[in-house]
Parts: sequence; structure tokens; C-alpha cells
Amino acid sequence: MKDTRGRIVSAAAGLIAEKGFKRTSVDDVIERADLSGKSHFYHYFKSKEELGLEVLGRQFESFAERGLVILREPLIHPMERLHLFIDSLVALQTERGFRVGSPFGTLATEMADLHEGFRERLVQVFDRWAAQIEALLWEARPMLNPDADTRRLARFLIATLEGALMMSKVNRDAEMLRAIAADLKRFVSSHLREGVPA
Amino acid sequence: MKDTRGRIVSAAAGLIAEKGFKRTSVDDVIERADLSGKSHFYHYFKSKEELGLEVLGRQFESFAERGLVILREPLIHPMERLHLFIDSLVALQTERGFRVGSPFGTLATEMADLHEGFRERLVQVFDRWAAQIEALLWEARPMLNPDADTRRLARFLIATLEGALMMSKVNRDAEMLRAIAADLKRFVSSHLREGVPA
DNA sequence: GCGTTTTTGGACTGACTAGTCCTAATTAGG
DNA sequence: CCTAATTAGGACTAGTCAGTCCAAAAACGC
Repeated sequence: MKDTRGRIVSAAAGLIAEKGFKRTSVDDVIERADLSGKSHFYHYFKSKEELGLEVLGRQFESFAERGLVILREPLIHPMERLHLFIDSLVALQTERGFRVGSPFGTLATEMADLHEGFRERLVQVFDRWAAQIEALLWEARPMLNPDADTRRLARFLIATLEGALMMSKVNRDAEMLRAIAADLKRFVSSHLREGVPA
Repeated sequence: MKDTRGRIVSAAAGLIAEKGFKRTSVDDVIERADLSGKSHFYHYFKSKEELGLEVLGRQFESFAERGLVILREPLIHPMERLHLFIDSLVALQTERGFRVGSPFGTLATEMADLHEGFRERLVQVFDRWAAQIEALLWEARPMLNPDADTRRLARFLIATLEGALMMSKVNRDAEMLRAIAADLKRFVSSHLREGVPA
């Protein structure tokens, strides 16, 4: 159970989150993952690109497990779950000192036009994320206005969150991020049917 | 009026918008701007970094002139102006085939941790942008709910727009962008006082 | 023990990077 | 016409990068 491959992916994930894909060199990864040299790395990955795709995949898996899991928590009220999820993103970004933009935002902007494979993968990632939120909203459908478009709403939520995280990376301002998060919650609430407790 | 310096900035702006700052090499700029060589470039800029800052500044100036100018149009109703502004961003992104993320979003994510000077400049850029929107909202204040926080609202708008543009770059989906833009307008409208025409 | 997988270590290629230096031709402007 | 700004062209430094190749030690599985 040495899991060298996993160690490489973890090291790369950290570096990419900090510096971006392009600026993360294979040598950086080798150092961080404590490998003996280039050959050691290329024993596990045939290219840096392959590593990038793997990181992207793994990144989403862990996000799906640790982050999105809140969205599926069956015992908590759907809307409450959404609030918790938003809060967890804010907390994560605050913890990390606003150095990271979003789990995928950083990757998205630079990788999208770097390689078509990356872009397609990112589309999938955002789609799955949106699907999770949509499922939650669907669950809360009885409480929503009948004209509420859950698919649209889900994508709106993600866009705002991504934008807010990106801006907080530039501003390094916790207050702004919290304010946007709060407004976002209010926005979702505004789609609630009147008379139904949020 | 040869304005070589301006030609360099334009060339660099285009390249940076497409590929990002780091991946835009000085040689790329030299080729695009049709310069004779390195010395020609360094006759006008002492470093690539100086060029980056200039592009960032110029980028905002042109955005302020061509884009933000709608926000100040005195003859049009404030809310209508905001709608026109949002539409213009959507149109711009559609025109460009979703290759660019946002006027600053791309620059933001990669430049923010590249150099402290870049980050500070970006903070200014976003602040000025937010100030413009806030001024518009302030103008529309009599129509807004008394509890509406114009500053917060302005930053929320920008975050959502940035996020939407970023996602449209990944998705290359015009429909999604339009949907988010429409929802965003509705969001602003929800802050309007009842009984007052939007 | 034996074969396979993994690890180690380093040399090396070829391409690209920002930036410097030097010289000379060309083009304005006053 | 003369001077200064601009353009031209190229050589060069010193660094980074991804990726290849080779050979041998070490660890592991059976």
C-alpha cells in the first residue's frame, strides 16, 4: 500500500490549486511527491497532460464526496442543506486564505483553451455539480414556486458561487464573500412559495 | 502617428485574452505586433510585467469607455441601463465565440497570485466597476426597497456575471449565459419597491 | 529463489523563456 | 542638414520546461 500514484496525484493537486496547471512543473511534482526522478514519475504517467486529467477527475471525486455529500443528506431539510453547502464553500475558501479560487474555477479558465480534453472534462464536472443541486431543488419542489426552473436555478447558483470565489481570491476579502453568499441564499428563498416555511 | 506602443498593447491584449498572461510570450507579442525584434519591444517596455500592467489598465479604460458608458447614460432609465449593460456583456461573449472568459476574469485568476502588483491593480479594477454599478443603483434608489444595500447588490451582480462568463467559456453555451443573465435581471428587480414600474 | 514491479540516479535532447547587448540602417522633427 | 527617436537584425546568456533513454539497485509476489 505505498500508493505512489496517489501520492503523485495529491502532490499535483495541491500544486495546481496553488499555482495553476501550466505553472506546475513535473519537477515540482516530483519534489513534492518525494520521487526519485523523472523516470519515477513517467513510470506512472505517460505525460503531464494525463496527470492533469487524473487530478481533475480526482478533484471532483473528493469534492463530490466531501463537499457535495451535504446536498444529499436525507435527514436535513433541502433548503437547509443548500445553505450548509454554501457555507462550507465559504468556510473552505476562508480557511485557505483565499489563495484558491474555486475547486474548479482556476482549472477551468486556464485549462479550457489549453486542451479540448480538459474542456470536455470540465463541462462534465460542472454538469454533475449542477445535477446535484438540481436534484436537491427538485426534492424541495413542493416548496418552490411552480414556475421555478430548477435547472436554471442550479446553474445560476453555481455561476454566482464561482464568481464570488474568484473575486474573493482577488480581494482577499472574507466579508464580501459572506455577503454574496447570504444574498444568494436570499435569492433562492425568493423562489419559495409564499406561506411555506423556508 | 505610428503608435507602435499602442500596437504592442493591442496585440498583447488580444493574446492575453486568448491564452492568458503567462502563456503569452514576448515573442508572440513581437510577431503579432509586427515588430522587428526583441530590441524593438524592449525599446518601449522595460519588462513583460510592465506590459502586463499596461494591458490591464488599458483593458479597463476601454471597458470603462465602451462597456460601462451604458451605465451612465443619463437619458435612459437606470434599471433599463443595467439591463442593457448585462445584455452587452452577453453579446460580447457570444460574438467572441466564448473564447474569452470576462474582461478581467481570466487575468484575475492567474495574475492575482503571480505578482502582488497585479492583484492590487485588479482590486482597483473591480472596485471601480462596482462603484459604477453602485452609482447607478443609487440613482435608482427611490425605486428600490429601503433596505436594499446598493454596495452589496453591485458586488453580487459582478460576481454572478463573472461566474457566468467563466462558465460559458467552459460550456460554450449561449443559452446558459442568457438564462443566467435573465435571472440576474429578475434578481435585481426583486429589490424593487412594489408598485413602482421596473 | 525468481521474475516482475518499483525505485533510484543521472545524463541528455530539443524547445521555449525573458531579457541583454551591440551595431547599423532608417525615419522624423526642428 | 543635423540630431534624436525609431526600426532593424541578430547573437547571446542563462534559465526552465517536458519528455527520453539507459542501467542498475531494491522490493515484492509467488
